[in-house]
Amino acid sequence: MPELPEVETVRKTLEHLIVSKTIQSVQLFYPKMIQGDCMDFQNHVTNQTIQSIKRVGKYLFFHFQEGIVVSHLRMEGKYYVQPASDPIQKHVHVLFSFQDGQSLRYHDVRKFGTMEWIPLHGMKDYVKKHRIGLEPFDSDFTMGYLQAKLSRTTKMIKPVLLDQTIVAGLGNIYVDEVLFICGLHPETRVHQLHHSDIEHIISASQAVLGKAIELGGTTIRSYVSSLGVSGRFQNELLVHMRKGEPCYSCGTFIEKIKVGGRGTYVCPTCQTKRG
DNA sequence: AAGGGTGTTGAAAG
DNA sequence: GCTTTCAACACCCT
Repeated sequence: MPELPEVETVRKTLEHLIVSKTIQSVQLFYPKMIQGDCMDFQNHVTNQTIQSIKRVGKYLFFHFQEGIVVSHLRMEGKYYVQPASDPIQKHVHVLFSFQDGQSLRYHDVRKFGTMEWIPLHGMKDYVKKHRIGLEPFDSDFTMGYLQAKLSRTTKMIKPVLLDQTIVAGLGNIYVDEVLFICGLHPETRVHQLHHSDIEHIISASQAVLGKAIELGGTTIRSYVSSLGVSGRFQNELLVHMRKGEPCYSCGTFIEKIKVGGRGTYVCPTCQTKRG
């Protein structure tokens, strides 16, 4: 599920469901996903009460009295809130049992997700250590910022926009959407971009992510969730997942190509390379 | 029915 | 440094 709008949807949903709950116990069924010492993680989290849930890019931060749990969903991580007495489903790797009889379960088929306990005021250091860049909504995400990041590289625009150290929050779906809106071919080299292209990328990123958050994100692989995190943005997709269908703008069939190793949807007529 | 693809990230290789 | 490739893992599709 996990680009910025999906993670934000999870954050908002969990905020309503579990803030102010106290963790009675933690069970780890796949210890490898915990960064650092597992026993330390369990000891730190046990008896802590959730104060708030924040998000930076695609990372979730669960704030407790004495520290923070950072969670990344990677490809397929999901959270469920349900009675602690429910049977433990396949692919549940972490189970937090609350004092009130409910539980928070982390479910991840591919086991790529991670969790880590960090100190109470460690969010800034964490962002710095992982070199997480600015989100499109950040007031510092400006023409100057992006131009500076792009000026010293000749990479293709798609891999650049996927680079979380440059733009935090865009992933494979939304980058395809942004580049379609901007009429830019994903293989365009960034040094070929005009000033107006960069401005367009900024506004399109904000528009696409904003709309996706409004609609609760995009659900491509269908799944049922007790969190209700299945979104509705998949109905708004302009190019992504539309291989062989006519472009909404010109009618040309949408193609699927590979860019930087990632499956990429593109309208060969509307999205042109510069130079 | 085996092999390629999958919404991510970071480590390794060049 | 920088850019590109690949591995971590399970499942689905062709």
